[in-house]
Amino acid sequence: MSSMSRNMYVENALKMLEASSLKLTSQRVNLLKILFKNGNKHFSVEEVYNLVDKEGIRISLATIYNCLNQFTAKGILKMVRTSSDKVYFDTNLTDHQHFFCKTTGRLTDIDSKKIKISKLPKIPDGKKLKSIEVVVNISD
Amino acid sequence: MSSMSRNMYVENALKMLEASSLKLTSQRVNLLKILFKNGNKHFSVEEVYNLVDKEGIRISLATIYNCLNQFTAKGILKMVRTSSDKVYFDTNLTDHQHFFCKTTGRLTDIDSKKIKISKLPKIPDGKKLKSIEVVVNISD
DNA sequence: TCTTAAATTAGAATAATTCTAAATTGGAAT
DNA sequence: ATTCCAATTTAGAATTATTCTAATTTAAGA
Repeated sequence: MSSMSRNMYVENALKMLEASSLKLTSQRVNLLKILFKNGNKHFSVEEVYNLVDKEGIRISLATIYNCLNQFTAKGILKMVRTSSDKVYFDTNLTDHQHFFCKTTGRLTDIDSKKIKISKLPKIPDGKKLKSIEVVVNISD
Repeated sequence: MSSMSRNMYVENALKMLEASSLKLTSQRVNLLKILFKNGNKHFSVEEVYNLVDKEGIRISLATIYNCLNQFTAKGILKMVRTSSDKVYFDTNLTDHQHFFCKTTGRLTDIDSKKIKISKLPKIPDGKKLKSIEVVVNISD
């Protein structure tokens, strides 16, 4: 038994990176290890930058932006917008929605089984449905 | 009969301004007249700034930001966030949701009768529900 | 090992928004 | 009507989040 335990979240994310057309750079691999280490989490770019720094790794802010955007484009991350002015990145790739606490600025997952939209309007002519985003705003 | 027809949207907005603790400045009155002239509409700050200019009225960008934010705080306007990086202001104060077209960047109302959330998760302990925002993302 | 397109980087640039501090003004009190 | 003052407006600076630029480095295929 190795001293390094396997982490399925990280392994799966790395597998998706390999399957993508993106090169396997140290920056990308390190980012995915940090982001997926503890499973489903939400991060602002600033938080990612600080976490990377805390690990003693140096990745430029431009690269962090580039990578997070590329990961999102490749489906390795999800982007979440709330009434906050910051964008959040979400490692939970399953279908789900969010609580957003206006007091703390914290984002929490809502499992898709816990919320149901039973009626949807007709999509306007010539348009197609891309996604439905629900944010349940809460406060203290 | 006066040459100036009455506009209920504008009149109602002005009534709300009067009922608020905000002073009745020419900037605020002119803004409400322009915003509510055609009923339910969505505006980015930039669009408001240009509309004001087109009317031959001079209001600084700082004041436009101030007023739109104050109107929102007083419930005279709603603020809408989408996957766009811009904030939109909405003159439709009734309970409703939005289509957001990723291709055109245009926001469209969804009447609350046309969408229904039949199941909601339990609000986390100690928190209270503020609002539920649904954005139905579409594209061409 | 060579090659080269892709990636990374520092720092500049941009975009949206807020702040600052000085001048102006609405409206209450006289 | 006049005075007064906190609220408002303003220009421009500052801030914040993000993207761009152009030079350097690197992954990975030939």
